[in-house]
Amino acid sequence: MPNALTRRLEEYTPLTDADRAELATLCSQATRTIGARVDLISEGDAPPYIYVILDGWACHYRTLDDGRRQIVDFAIPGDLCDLNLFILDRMDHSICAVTRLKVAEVGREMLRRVVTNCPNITTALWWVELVSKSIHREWIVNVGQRTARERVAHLFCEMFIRLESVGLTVGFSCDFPLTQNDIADTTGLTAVHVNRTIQELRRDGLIVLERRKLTIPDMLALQGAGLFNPDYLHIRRLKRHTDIGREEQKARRGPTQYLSC
Amino acid sequence: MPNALTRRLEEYTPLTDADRAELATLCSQATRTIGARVDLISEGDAPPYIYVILDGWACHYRTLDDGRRQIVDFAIPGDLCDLNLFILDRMDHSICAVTRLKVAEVGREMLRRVVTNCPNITTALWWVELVSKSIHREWIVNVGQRTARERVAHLFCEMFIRLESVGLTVGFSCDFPLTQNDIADTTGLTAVHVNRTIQELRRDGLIVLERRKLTIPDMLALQGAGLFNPDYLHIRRLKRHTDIGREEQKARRGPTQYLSC
DNA sequence: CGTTCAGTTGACCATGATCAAGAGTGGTGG
DNA sequence: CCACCACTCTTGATCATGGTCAACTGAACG
Repeated sequence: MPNALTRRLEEYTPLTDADRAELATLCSQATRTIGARVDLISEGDAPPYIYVILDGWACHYRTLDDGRRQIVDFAIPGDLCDLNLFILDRMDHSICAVTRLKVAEVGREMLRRVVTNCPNITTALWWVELVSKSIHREWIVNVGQRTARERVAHLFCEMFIRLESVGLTVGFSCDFPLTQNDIADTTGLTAVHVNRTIQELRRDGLIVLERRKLTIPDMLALQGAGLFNPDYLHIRRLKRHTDIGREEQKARRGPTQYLSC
Repeated sequence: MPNALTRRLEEYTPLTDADRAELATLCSQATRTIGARVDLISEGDAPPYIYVILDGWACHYRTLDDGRRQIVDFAIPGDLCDLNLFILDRMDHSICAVTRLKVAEVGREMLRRVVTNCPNITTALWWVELVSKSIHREWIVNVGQRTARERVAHLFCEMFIRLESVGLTVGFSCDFPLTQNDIADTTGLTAVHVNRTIQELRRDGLIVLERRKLTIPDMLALQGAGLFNPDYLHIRRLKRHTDIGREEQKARRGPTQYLSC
């Protein structure tokens, strides 16, 4: 079974055996374990390594001076944080372990070697970077336009599909280690309101969430509730339920209407 | 006087005369003019070119099926939209001219030539890409955590400083072509509320905004009102007022406090 | 077992949304 | 050059989504 990074990159480009070997070394060279709720990198630090998430969840966040915290992305196995290494001087945000975390540390030289020798991998890294930017855009839409119910439903959809794309779901279920407080800081809501929203989604049979385990009995219905369209994730081979989902979704509510700007 | 792209990239890396010449060709090869409020590229299109903004403002936006629109970034002279060209198959958002727009179209081959021949430029392009991602993160914070007043003040700060960094400000003033509707779609507020918020900022002497012209009499005060910290823009040589601004700002409110996560 | 943290519930409140109508302003064509 | 039309801005009245505050429950872990 390939590691998560390989799996992730192959989502985009076919890799050669040499590429796969390179990635395997990359991920096994210098691994490290970080305790839950510990910062991996803090805002203002000079980024020392690129971290590849091997196991567990991390979150990227920024805080305002008065303590308000906004989570701006999650990193799950196969994700990188961050390619800033070569370019930007200081981290403009922090990265924190959500769960106990296993990461591979990739240094400057090693990354440079890969970039020089493996064009497939380089392209795939670009792809990961652009997809993560697209996810940022979607999150702006999420907090800017969607209602509380839509935001929370959307988050569940996104994380489920991202986990699925690296093989971390079982049927309709996956691990979901976020507290309601985390979800609040992600969606720009308060924990109290997140609690009420989740109960509503539960009541409507859209999700089952207990003991950090998420089950989505009807993916299509949840996508509808979250106005979720997986296109922005740029995943090549979407699993059946999501593909069919889009078509049915459109059929259900008639032709898509877009503003002409 | 150098074109905006050169000016922008030199913000990050020193360029050679050869680099500058290359950029000059790049921007003069195939230019095009687009009318105000016309889409440059629409969601779902295969990106045909990279556009370099030479004059005017554009906006990146996504719409929900029910018509809600969220602007996710602005592009001003010197900005690129988008490096997706080589990597992603389809546009996941649209780009629309805010004003009458002058752009340079850069095709696949030409970009490839530059990337192969001019390492300085390539690095600078990476930098632009990562900065724009950092701006996305800040926008998530903006709509997720800030109040209406803070959001609007923050937007004015950001755009002013971005314009300043490409030489498009005169003293404390700059062009500001956004309608209150645009600002609403940017900040996740309604146009009515944006109107009231702007009036409040005007009353407090923080901005002068009339006939699409913005003046910021006291940058420091406006930054305070928007909880604005320019670090995320990764601009090397910030103008005096903002540099001093940060120090004074900290002095004014005591030592910065960050959550430990 | 006790302590801590996540989740839950209720009462009340406020920021910002909605709806509606009117005043400027600018662009276009006759 | 003027008249009209469309769009942007403005204002007022009312409403609702989601925030705040506070107290309590339950599970996990040492």
